[in-house]
Amino acid sequence: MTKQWRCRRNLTGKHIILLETHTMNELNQILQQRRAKADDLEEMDVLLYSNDFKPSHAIIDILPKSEDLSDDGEPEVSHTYCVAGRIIALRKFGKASFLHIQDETGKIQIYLKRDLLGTEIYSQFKKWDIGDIVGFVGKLFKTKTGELTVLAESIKLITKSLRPLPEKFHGLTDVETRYRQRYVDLIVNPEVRDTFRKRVEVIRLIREFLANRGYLEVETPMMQPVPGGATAKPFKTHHNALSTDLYLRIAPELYLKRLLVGGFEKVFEINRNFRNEGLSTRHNPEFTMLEFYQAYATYHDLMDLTEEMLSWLTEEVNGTMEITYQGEKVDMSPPWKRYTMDEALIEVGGIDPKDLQDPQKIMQMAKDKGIELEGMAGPGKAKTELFELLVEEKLINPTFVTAYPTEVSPLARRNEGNPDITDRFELFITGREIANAFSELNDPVDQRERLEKQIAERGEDEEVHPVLDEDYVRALEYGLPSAAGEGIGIDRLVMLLTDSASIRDVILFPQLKAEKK
RNA sequence: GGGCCGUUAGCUCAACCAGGCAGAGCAACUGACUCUUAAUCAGUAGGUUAUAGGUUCGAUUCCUAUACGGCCCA
Repeated sequence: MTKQWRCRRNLTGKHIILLETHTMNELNQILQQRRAKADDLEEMDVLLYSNDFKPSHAIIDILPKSEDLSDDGEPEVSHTYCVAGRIIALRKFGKASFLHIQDETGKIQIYLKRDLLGTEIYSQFKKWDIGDIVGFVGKLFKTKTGELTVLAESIKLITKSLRPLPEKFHGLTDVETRYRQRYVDLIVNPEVRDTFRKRVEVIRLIREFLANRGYLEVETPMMQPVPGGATAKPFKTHHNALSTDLYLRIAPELYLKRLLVGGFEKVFEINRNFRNEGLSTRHNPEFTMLEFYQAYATYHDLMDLTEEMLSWLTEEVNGTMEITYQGEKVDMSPPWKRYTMDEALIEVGGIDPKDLQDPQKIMQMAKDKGIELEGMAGPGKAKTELFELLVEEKLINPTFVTAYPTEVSPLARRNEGNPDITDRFELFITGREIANAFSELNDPVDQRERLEKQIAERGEDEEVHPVLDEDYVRALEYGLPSAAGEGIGIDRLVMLLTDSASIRDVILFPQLKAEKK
């Protein structure tokens, strides 16, 4: 015991030397005061970081006991509770104090009286600060204002905090600090905790929904020798032992379809994709994607499935299908509007149906709208650009758009009645693309040609030269069953369901530039 | 990548337009206070005004560059 004590004193001594030598100028007055209080507590034989306090109840489980209590201010003597949490508010009087502690489930008030605890313990308590993690044993009572409160019979310091928490009234609003020090954000902003709980719930419910329909959750490589399944710049890395370059995946698509070749008929994966591109309120370099594939299904089947899944999910998570996103009302209840791209251009974009029949007119309209079309771009590309410009942002309620031009859909199956369009849909909500799906191309000859064309079209200036995924074509040669597949960006879906303006509000630790010194 | 805006005490913000001692609330410290809850009362301390230059007798303020962040656009 004595030995251990001496050891701790030495550690403390060491800390003070460090503090005095090279961190002194970084440490402001507040940090020094906190350190001094910690030292005072050690002088009183109080462990700063104890490890033997076991809460008997989560705070949320105590709160309902309020109903059983009388209003006479007398404690309920039949039960003793052990609660632990972080001090988030502290009101000290001379010989008594109120404080609020917060655990993962809620917050509760604690009342301390010197008469009850004794002078020695109460003087230890006086060295506590907002931010400390502490435990109490005591009975429940109601204050004269009717608030359920723990009357502390014994107290325990669990973790001493050496840094001050942000101000209680305004909280922490500086977005940079909120993202860089998410732990502080989570401590002081309850709505942030709610957002991330909701995110967890969304992912859990999607798993449940798909598993209930016989989908198998799989994991495919994040590190791929040939990055495919999308057009995006990949991150490059190197495997030393294999002496080969690898790429962080931009999409799992080609591996999931290999699994359909292998005989799994319904598969899905929820995992990270990585794209080496710019950052914005809608783009984080790593983001979470749901992709699912189903043999013998068409894109029509997936429209039905998507409508059912997302409307159900909205109801489960928000308790209603009528939600608000950034001040705009969105009705998620089915059935959802379904347009072909041409119909959307006519009905929403206000384009003359006759003009859509004429490829020259389409190209001209695009140019008139200021759309720059690069060398090989044809009417399909022009039409898609017109759609993005004139229609997309107007699709507030969930809307499926089908019949995408083949020119912009290299992995989708051609429509049997019209080779210029594909059996594909995208889902738009609040003007944003939420899902992208199609009946899969499974003709290996056609696939090879389209991939080769795609590679040829991509410039020499690309940092990563696109390579044809020969193994994927080989897999198709064994035979991919007719199938449909879909991708849903989880981050953007969570943004919608939590009314978050930025993708950084739904990613716990978003990518930021290095912190300035 | 481009345009606009921002960066002041631990936190939330003033002062800047029109250059002249950098302030407040909360948090902190000292004291009082045994049912408070944005506790109260009295007092105290806390700043390389993001960084580096420039203009000026004098710069938080005006100018330039840089860093980081936000919004919009690509």
